[in-house]
Parts: sequence; C-alpha cells; structure tokens
Amino acid sequence: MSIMTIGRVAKQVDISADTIRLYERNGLLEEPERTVSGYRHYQQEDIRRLLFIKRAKAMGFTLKEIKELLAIQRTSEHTCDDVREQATIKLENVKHKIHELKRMEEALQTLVHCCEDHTEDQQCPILDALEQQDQLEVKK
Amino acid sequence: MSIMTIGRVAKQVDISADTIRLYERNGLLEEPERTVSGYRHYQQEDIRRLLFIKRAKAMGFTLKEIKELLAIQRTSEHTCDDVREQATIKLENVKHKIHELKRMEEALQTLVHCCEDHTEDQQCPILDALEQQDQLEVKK
DNA sequence: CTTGACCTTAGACTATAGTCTAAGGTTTAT
DNA sequence: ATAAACCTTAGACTATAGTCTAAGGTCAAG
Repeated sequence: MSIMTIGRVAKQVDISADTIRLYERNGLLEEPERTVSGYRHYQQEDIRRLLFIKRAKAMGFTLKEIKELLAIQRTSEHTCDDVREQATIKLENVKHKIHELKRMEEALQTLVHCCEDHTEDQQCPILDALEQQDQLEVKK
Repeated sequence: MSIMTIGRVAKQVDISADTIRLYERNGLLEEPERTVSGYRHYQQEDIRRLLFIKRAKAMGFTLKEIKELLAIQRTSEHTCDDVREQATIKLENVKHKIHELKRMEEALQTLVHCCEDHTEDQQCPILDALEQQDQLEVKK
C-alpha cells in the first residue's frame, strides 16, 4: 500500500489514532481522502496541522481556540480584513499570555536565586514574588 | 459579622464559591478557619492564592501543576535544595512555553502584515509561518 | 420574628478532551 | 490461506474542572 494511514501518522506525530479521528470530527482536521476500502489517507499538510495542534495545546489553547487559529488561514471564505482582524485578536491574546508567563518566569527565577543565597528563615514565597504584579492585575 | 465569607471572596476574585470549595478539596487552598456556625473565614493570603491560581490557569497550567507551583513555597517540609530543584524544573517549563508562544506571536504578526500588504492570491497561512520551527521541533 | 440573602454538605450533572471496546473488514507476511 | 497487524464505526468509559440542586442552618434588616 505505502500510503499515509492513520496509524503511521499517529506514530509520526505522537498523537493517538483515536485522537486524530476526534480532531477530524471536531473540524480541526479536514476529512482526508479515503482508499477504496475506506482507509483514511493523509497528506504532508495534515502532519503539519497535527503538529501545530499539539504545540498550541501545550500553550494552553483549547481545541475550539485552535480551530479558530487554524481557520484564520482558510482565506477562501474570509476577506483579508477578516483575517487581519482575527489574527490581531489572537495576537493580543498571545501577547498577554507571554506577559503573564514572563512574570511567572521572574518569580521562579527569584525563587531559584533566593534559595541559592538563602538565609536561615527565608521562606522563598512564590506568592510574594508575584504580589507586586498581582496588585497591578487587580487594578486593571 | 464583617468577616471574609466565601461569597465575598468569590466576588472579589471573580471565581465562583463552588470553585473555591473545589480548590480547597483539591488541596490548592488550605482549609480556612471556620466561624462557630461553620462558615469559612478567609484571609488576605487566600485572595492572593486565588488570583495566582486564576492567572496560572490562563497560562495553561492544570490544577495539578498549579498545586505543585504553590507547593514550592511551603518550605517547612522542603529543603532549600528541593525548592531550587522544583523551581528550576518549572522554570524550564515556563521558558519553553514562552518560546513556543513567541513563535505563535511571530506567525500571527506575519499574518497581520501579510494581509496589510496583500497581493491578489496570497494565502496568509499560519501553518507556513510556523513551518520552519515545526521542522526543528520534529528533529529534536 | 420572619424574610431574604447568605452559608453548609452531598451528590448529581455538564463540557472538554480524550481513551477504550466490540464487532467487523483489509492488508501484509509467512 | 491464514495469522498478525492494521483499518472502520458506534458507543461506552475516563479524568479534569467545574456547575447545579436539594435540604437545611445562619445572619442582617425591617
């Protein structure tokens, strides 16, 4: 046969065949072509999509959000203005996440350092390390 | 009364009372003191913890991971080496997320720009914008 | 002193994102 | 040609993270 069956794709991207079918049902992946016997037959494009989904999930996006991110490229139904608008919204979202993560990064770095030059009863509190930012967050 | 009841805390941090009780059951929040009648009675520390949980969730951490992050500060049971080790592990995790998000940011920025100076049949593909990195990701 | 807004618990219910099973058809290798 | 390793569907099952309901107790205001 030597076509890209679901099992081979699953192995290649390290996502179970069940999950790949789920993504198809949920509209994250287009329905692939089928062989005469009904086997799904994938293209290189599908591999890329699956890797994208995997990474986006690790970044904390829901399947629904990932579907929206992937939809931005389907420009046949969208005007360029739509695409720019959607991309801008998602971009703000991503920038906010980066900002929050950088605060977390700083807090953790503080923890690592505070433990390096520790004094007897220092508490290394992650909450304290983040408190300044919490206040800003609440105000906004 | 004028104590910090669950409802007041819920309103202040915009997390439902049910969810706050859930976090307590799951060990993300310590069991608060109770009034004689059994009402939960919160401290400022709990507010900070809840805001931390909320932000960490938005960053894509699971409750289990957040519990681990919060546990880093409970230094009474951990040596300074434990804390530094845990913080370092989480720090790597956070750095990786930031890295991935920056790639997503670039891809979205590319989409916004590609639409600004669009030519007739340009596809603005988010997958293409990320492909270079995808390749690197696959290799590693 | 009662009405409404709050609190308590336990347990049922929901959505999301899978994962597993059953019953059957296909492909590959020996 | 038959066993192992795939594939198909439908539907059941799981974990996570809530959300809702019921039945009852408490608190503050008029």
